[in-house]
Amino acid sequence: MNTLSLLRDRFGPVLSSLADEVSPLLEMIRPSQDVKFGDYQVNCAMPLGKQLGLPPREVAERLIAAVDLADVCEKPQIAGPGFINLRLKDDWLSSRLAPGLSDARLGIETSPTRKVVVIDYSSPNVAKPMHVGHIRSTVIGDCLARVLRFLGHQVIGDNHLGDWGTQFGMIIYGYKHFVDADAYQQNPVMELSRLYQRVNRLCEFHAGNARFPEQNRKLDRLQQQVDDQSQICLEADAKQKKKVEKSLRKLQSQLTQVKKDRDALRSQLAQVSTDPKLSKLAEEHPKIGEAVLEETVRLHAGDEHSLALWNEFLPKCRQEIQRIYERLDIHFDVEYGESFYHQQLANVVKQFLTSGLARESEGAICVFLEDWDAPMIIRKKDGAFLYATTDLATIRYRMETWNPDAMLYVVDHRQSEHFGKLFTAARKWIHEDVQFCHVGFGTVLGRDGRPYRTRSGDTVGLENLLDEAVAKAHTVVADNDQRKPEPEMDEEERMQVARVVGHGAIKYADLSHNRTSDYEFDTDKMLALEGNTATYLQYSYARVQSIFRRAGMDARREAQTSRVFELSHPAERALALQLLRFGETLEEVLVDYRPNQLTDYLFKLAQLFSVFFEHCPVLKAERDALRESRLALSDLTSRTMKQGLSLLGIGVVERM
RNA sequence: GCCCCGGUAGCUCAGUCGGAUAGAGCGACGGUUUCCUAAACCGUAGGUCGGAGGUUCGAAUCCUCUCCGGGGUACCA
Repeated sequence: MNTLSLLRDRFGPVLSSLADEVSPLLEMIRPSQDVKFGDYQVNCAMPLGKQLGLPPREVAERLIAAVDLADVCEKPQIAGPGFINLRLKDDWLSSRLAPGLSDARLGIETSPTRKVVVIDYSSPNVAKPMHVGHIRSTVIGDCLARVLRFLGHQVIGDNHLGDWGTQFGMIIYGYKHFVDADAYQQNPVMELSRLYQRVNRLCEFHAGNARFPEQNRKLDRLQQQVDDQSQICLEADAKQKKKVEKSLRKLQSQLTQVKKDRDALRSQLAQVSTDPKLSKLAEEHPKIGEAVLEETVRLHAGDEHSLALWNEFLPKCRQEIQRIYERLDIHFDVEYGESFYHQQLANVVKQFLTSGLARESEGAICVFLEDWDAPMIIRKKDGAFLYATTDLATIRYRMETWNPDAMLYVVDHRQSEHFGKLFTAARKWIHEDVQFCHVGFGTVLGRDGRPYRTRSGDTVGLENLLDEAVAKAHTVVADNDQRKPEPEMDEEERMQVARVVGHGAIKYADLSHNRTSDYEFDTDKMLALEGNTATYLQYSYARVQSIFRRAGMDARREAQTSRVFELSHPAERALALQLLRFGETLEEVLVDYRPNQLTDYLFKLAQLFSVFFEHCPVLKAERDALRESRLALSDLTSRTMKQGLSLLGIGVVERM
């Protein structure tokens, strides 16, 4: 049991004799924010005092008198209005830490309640190369899967691939009209990707062209409104003026926005129209948008030729994506894409209709739900199904196959409305006791605060980014090694280190932000390889390994049989306490599915280790017992670091 | 129009269902290396937590109003 739970257990009976609702009070026992307030603090005397009509400090006195903590803590201190500060006894800390030394799991127990959890993550569109936008879902989902598994839960990681949508209509259309047979022969995936991009571009060009006049009209209309309001503003009296000014401001901001949109559209259109080759193609394929949809419909209807092409393309596309997963050490238990469910969709709609959950409206089959104005559409008026339909079928399949306790969807937070509707509709439909959770996350932004793109407006390929990270890491690794009196690594090892460091940097940058906020993707900062980065953590690991290289493996084995830690130096004690909190932290990660709890923990651990490393010589400790204790702390630190990083999906190296 | 999310140090971000003097990294400035990896460590400067009210022992956190930014909003995913 972790320390926090243990403390809560001790306070539980005492509190239940004083109040009816103990669990919110127990929540108020937490790690102290500042060492001067002890290791843990109990904050419930204040609200309890209010409840009982007693001075909080008196309540605190009573709590201390009643609770049995003699074996765990020094004498509790009451501070301020009624805070109870707890400081763990050194020998208790030591006795809690020791079992981790001889345990591969570092003494972390598995959860008493074993849950079955489906995690839906990554889920890219297989027709396009993966880009930076895919990284968050992939990395966050992978981390959650690892943490859940480590704590003993059964996880089904499902990559819900987009392998059946319009994108395949585009590829098929592209293949029929634009394929370069030689290029396809040589590198099919690259050629398919080119085809996708070309068709997509032409579709967007025609759609944009159709929209352009309306954009201009909208702009004129707004301009007119602004002019009118300005006029009114001039004539208005003081009272009216404020109101008019406000609406004028609003109109003006709308105007700039629309202007920006229009200009963006114009330059996008110009890219095609000024390119003789592309503009000729655009001319030759005026109805490409509709044609692509027709290709998609043909595929979905089971047209033999379309299916044959799809069957030819799909493995190639998946192989391409697989390469990136291998590189990032990402693995799934199943990869049932959208295509896996397509035969079940008609039945899903039928069930919704017969059960009265859905009805026809404006030609579409809709599920109307109380909390939303717009319905969830499960079949379009042209008869096609939507991702809502697939998602419903997926939920049913997962319930029937694994009967999970929870289903997590690691998906962009912009889709929160979709999931709100989906979960509500699914609950009405399947009546099963399952927890649905949309684990949303923010957008990856560029340095300009806009979604991360290249200068020409394209999304940035993930693979290039990884290459860049590894290349930069390699430079740093080589420079550093070169600077040593005697360089240690050959080229192969440098390359290996660069891969671990480079990939780690990218994953860590993502995981260390609170997942709900947008974050700025800055390769320079991420690859600065200092400060709060994966590199700093990997470095602290390598430093410990260096101690053991010098001390010899026997020293490590010996240290792992230690029973007593000496924690007289503040740096030793702080490190010991942090080591003991690993288990708490992992539980904490799962409360709101927030990997940054774990990165924060590891960063703090690395910082505390650095301080320890500075102030507490290990190999040259003045006494044998102290040396052994410090070796034991070092061993725990390195294995906690390695385990923690591994739960983030990040590797370590023995030296760097 | 309606709904959701955000605004914290020069920059990028943490901040636990309200808790003590609001933290970290980067950047700036100053210091530390005959000593286990200086990819490190120590110190200094830097804040009306967007604004105004309210709730209470106590608010960055909860409520109301408001300003600014982003996103979503009937047949794309």
